[in-house]
Amino acid sequence: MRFNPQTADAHWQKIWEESGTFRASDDSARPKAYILEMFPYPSGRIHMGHVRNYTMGDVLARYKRMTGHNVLHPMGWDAFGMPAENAAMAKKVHPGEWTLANIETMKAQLKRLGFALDWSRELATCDPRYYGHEQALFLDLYEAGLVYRKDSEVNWDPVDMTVLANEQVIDGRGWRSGALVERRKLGQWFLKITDFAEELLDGLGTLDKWPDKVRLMQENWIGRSQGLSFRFRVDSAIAGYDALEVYTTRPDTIFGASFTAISPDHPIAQALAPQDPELAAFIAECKRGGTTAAELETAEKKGYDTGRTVAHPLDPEWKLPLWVANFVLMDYGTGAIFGVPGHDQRDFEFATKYGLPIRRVVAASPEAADAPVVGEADSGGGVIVNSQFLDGLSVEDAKTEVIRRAEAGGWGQGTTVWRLRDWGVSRQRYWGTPIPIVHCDGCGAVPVPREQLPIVLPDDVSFDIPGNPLDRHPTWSKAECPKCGAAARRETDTLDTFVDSSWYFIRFASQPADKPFDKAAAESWLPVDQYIGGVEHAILHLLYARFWTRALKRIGRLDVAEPFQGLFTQGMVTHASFSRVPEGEERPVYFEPSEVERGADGGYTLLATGEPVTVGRLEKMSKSKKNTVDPDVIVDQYGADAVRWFMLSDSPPERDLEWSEAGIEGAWRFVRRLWRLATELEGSEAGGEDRALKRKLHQTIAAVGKAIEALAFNKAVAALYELVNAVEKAPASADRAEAARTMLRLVAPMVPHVAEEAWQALGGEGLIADAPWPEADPALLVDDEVTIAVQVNGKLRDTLTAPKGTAREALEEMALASEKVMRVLEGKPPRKVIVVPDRLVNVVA
RNA sequence: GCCCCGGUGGCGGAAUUGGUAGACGCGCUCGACUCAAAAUCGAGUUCCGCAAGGAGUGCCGGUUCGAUUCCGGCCGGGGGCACCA
Repeated sequence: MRFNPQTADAHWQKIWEESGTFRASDDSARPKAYILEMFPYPSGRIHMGHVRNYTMGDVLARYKRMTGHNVLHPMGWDAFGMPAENAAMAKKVHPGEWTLANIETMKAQLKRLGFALDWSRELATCDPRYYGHEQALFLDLYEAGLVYRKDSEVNWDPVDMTVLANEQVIDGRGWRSGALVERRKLGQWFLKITDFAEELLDGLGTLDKWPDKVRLMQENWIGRSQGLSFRFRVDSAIAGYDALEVYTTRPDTIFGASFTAISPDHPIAQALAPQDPELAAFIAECKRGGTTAAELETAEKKGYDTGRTVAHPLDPEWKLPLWVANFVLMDYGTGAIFGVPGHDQRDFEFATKYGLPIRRVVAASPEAADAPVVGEADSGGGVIVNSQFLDGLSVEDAKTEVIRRAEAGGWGQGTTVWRLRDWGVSRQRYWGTPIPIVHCDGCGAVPVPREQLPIVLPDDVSFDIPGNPLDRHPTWSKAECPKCGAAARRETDTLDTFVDSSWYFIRFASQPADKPFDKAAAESWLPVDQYIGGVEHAILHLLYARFWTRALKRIGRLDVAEPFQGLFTQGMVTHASFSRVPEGEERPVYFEPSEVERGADGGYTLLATGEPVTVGRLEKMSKSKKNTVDPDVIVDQYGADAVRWFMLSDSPPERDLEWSEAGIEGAWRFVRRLWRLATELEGSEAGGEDRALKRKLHQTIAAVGKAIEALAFNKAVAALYELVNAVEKAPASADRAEAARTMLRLVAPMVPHVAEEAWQALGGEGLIADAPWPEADPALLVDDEVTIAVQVNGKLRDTLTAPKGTAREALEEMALASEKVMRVLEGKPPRKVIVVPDRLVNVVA
């Protein structure tokens, strides 16, 4: 009988579902294991990347169940977001309808893959039963002072009448409308993530089950820098400012200063502008400049000399000019700098352009103190020179000394500055969580009373004209001020969807109807033991979720500091793509694999025209590149197990996996082999021992368990292949029958359908999903005979077999007796013999 | 520019408290079965060489009895950040 996934898959999926096999229990004596994969955005259909991601989590979840854990492995939908509104505009369908239809499709697709998910906890963020609680949490944070409103610059598309994310601005134009994007100041809501900068940074130190790469990326993003904040006295006060506060990480170069510069947005610049039309013009010019990385890269350093001067804090007679410069950022440090052209490249370019002095204050040695700085700034280390009392000190010592003097003299203090900015969460869009705030002319921004939650999105909206439908809805935004009762206006901005994904893992753990979560229940599951998802979320989602969790901890709602104890970032699924750049155009056109054919020379040509096409080998599957493979089609053809096995084979999970026909064929071959091996065994009741096979079995049990716990699925797969090969080759025996049965339990987390089917065929008790993970017998993990490598001068010359634990002297004797060794030695006595017991003998001639 | 990660057969990759490099899979070659094909099974497959043997983990050097593994210097690949003072 052949294994037929078309019937077997559905059969076992139904049984698992009906018996509630994968339901998590809230009260269980077994140790908990919370396994979570990043929930998908319901974009339409599942893609191979999802399949790979969820298969990995599934193997771990099933393995944890078998090793006696109470497993929580839930699934839900990150259901708010722009694609739904784009679909609404393009297809005239309500975003909610579109989203729910997609969820239905994708849920069916996931079910076909046989994932061990607890569907009873399914949630969608676009459900008021979810986002209503999110509004309550937002208000909690608001009351705790962790939410504030501020005017902030945004990219405004004047045609679509919407705010655009930086990624949606292409060459200064809106990606959809093509209109020139304006910079506009709008009142925006912010979450005070900067309040948590230090603990978010320090907390990374506790995340030893996270990839170093991700911790490093977050560390850089948070960006702590230590330096000195100090004041230059202004010669005559400007708009009440009698001092200019600057920040530097190089206080050691304080004697190398040749100018000071402030950002065009600095209050002093703003105060001077009205009396100085030239300055006003310069500031306006700076504002026009683009903000893209490429533009900044090539942007010229430009400045305007205000004509004012400031006094050096260490020498009041030393006057420095005060410039306004385009490269000084208002939102980092104090928005003002002092320029040290000798040792900072930007300052060097600026000084060169405007003829300002370039002074050396750091040199490789005191003798090099007078060497001019030419060509570019000298960023090297060394000793301080030309700096009075700092001369001869190292850079580090000089930093400490200047900070000490500044603090003692009261003109500055050692400061920590962060790169991290507060999180702007306002989005001028419909399909998101409404921000529960009412704006009243008299009372300002007033939080919505709890009893009015959830603030539900109106259904009767249209997307015929651009802009936010909430804004122009006839009644929705009308509200009564909760404070004074006057007519007021509801906030029509919605929350960034990253807020939705910042706490869904808590809601999975506990979902009461009347509150976001129950503290004790949530704490019983959290933190997530293993979180798995794409590395593209290394910073934003993972940082926001960490922040949100810590914010809840601070306000006493949840006693969990870090939401994700273990993190794994899996690689993409890639596939060859076929493209051709048409004559006279720049952008390539992509073709379906069915539109091309392989020529005799190995190159590919277009079937229709015979024109050659370019093969892109390792590209992420995407619709625009026409290199996607629909999981449904593959499952139809090969069944869920073959797809799952392929997703786990070969490539290490953190690296990209190339989809190939040969790969899925190979996986399918393995599934059939397993089935054949198990069912052929039926009735072959030979007795007798097979020590070698038994040992192999136990070594495999240990190896597979270790590999799965390390998420090294490719290694688990390799170990299983070895076992299957060994069982196949072994003659019939009681040990062989036992090995085959045990083998099924070892493959069960990966290929659960064929495992259940074969388990049943072999008369296994109950479901294999409920079977315990086999235990490896430590006595069988070690071989009692070992192969010893025999080297001469570190070069392998021979091998010999010896009982484990053979004495050094005996091994040495055996090695020296080797014919091959004797031939190489040519009768000369060895100078030295190194023996590593049970491993090797190295004869040094 | 700054920071980080990995360079191993035709391909994906295994092996690191330094100890037989190439497990396992894919592909390929030969063979068996078959009228034939598919499927399946067996043998082989780092390179050079008929062989003996030699070379070999990006390149150059070092430490060591012994280096894919440790150290120094290069060369290419990928990723993150970026006018952050």
